[in-house]
Amino acid sequence: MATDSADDAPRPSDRPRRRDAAATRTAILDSAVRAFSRHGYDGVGVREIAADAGCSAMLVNRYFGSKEGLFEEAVHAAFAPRTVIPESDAPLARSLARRLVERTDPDAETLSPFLLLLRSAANPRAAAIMARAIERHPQRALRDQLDGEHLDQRAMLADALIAGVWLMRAVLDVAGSDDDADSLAPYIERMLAPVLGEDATAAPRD
Amino acid sequence: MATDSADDAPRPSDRPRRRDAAATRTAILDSAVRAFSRHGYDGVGVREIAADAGCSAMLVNRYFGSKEGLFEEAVHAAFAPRTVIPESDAPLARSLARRLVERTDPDAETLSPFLLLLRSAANPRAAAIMARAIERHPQRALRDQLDGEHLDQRAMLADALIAGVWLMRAVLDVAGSDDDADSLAPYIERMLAPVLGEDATAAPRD
DNA sequence: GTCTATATAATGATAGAC
DNA sequence: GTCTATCATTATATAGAC
Repeated sequence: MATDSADDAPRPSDRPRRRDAAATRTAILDSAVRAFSRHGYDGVGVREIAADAGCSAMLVNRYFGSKEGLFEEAVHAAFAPRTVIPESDAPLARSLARRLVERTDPDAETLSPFLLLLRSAANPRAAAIMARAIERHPQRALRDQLDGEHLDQRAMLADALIAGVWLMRAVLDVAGSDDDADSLAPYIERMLAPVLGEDATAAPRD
Repeated sequence: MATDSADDAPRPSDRPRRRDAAATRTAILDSAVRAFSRHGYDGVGVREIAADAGCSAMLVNRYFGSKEGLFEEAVHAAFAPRTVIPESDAPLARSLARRLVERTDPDAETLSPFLLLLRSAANPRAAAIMARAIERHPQRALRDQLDGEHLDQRAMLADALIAGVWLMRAVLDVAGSDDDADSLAPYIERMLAPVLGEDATAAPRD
């Protein structure tokens, strides 16, 4: 069953439902992931999130308790999909580097949990929530594909480079980000190799 | 000449001066660098910055035009001191990695332009200001110590890793940041080598 | 199940006194 | 050269109507 069968005014496609709590909740969560990724935790209000979801701001607090509660769910929803997809033939560092360069193109307006992370890092409560989410999702997914020692550290360092590239290219668009993008992936691959590659199993000398 | 020679009440050491525009301006700027580094552009108000500088919020606008004007000066003041100090005997990647691990200790409460950067990245106007500051200061300083091709990209990638490590360790304190910190620097050194080291002159294969 | 209206608090910036 | 007092705006969260 859809909404009411024969009701009143023409409904804009932005607000296609009425009286469906679960759908409204999902719409708010989707809107929150988009908004937090684009503007960060402190950069967007619940009014705006609600408006984009086609409902009023009150429902945000009704369904998620508070803005912070909504943020926590949004963070986990954003990080949950696997971002590390191992390709069968290419080494992990190579496929990761290529994908990263593609997705962080300064003109692309991509959505990514790393954007949400970078743009919400200023808020201490948001930072605490995101630290847990990183440990649970991308760091763990990466860790599970590694062998050898210092798994947490190596996964953390790979994530650090990935976040840094998102920052420099997608968020800041600093020089060296745009032109000659094809030469970028091989460098990133070589930076990732010491922590991801097969020859990274042994602890580095020093 | 100092302030008035014989005036009135006992002055607390927090507010040691009166009627010295230049000193007040400097105090505001110092306070701004600290506050923006700790809380980010949107995370701190001009009232708080002014209070910490021992003056009223009005003077911030009087001397810097606006909060954004203050931020721009603060950013350049924060990035201007050289963070890359080449040591004579050690390779650049090694001294950089060691210094980075020391300074990003999660318990250290260090101040760094990278903290200011990470915590203000959510604001688009702040991001634009900081992108210019990065190009002008750390990226340029790094670039000047490199040889070979793709200087901008390689300096950008080194900065990306540095910023990412600051994020993971100092801002978020994710697992893998704290324990066994001595094993971290060698990995970072090996990640930096492909873009900083002498063998990075040639473009990587692919 | 969802709305409008409101309470309360904080923000950046400005006017005018001293 | 610096202050207090204030304006206009915005934020989260809540009360009560329908």
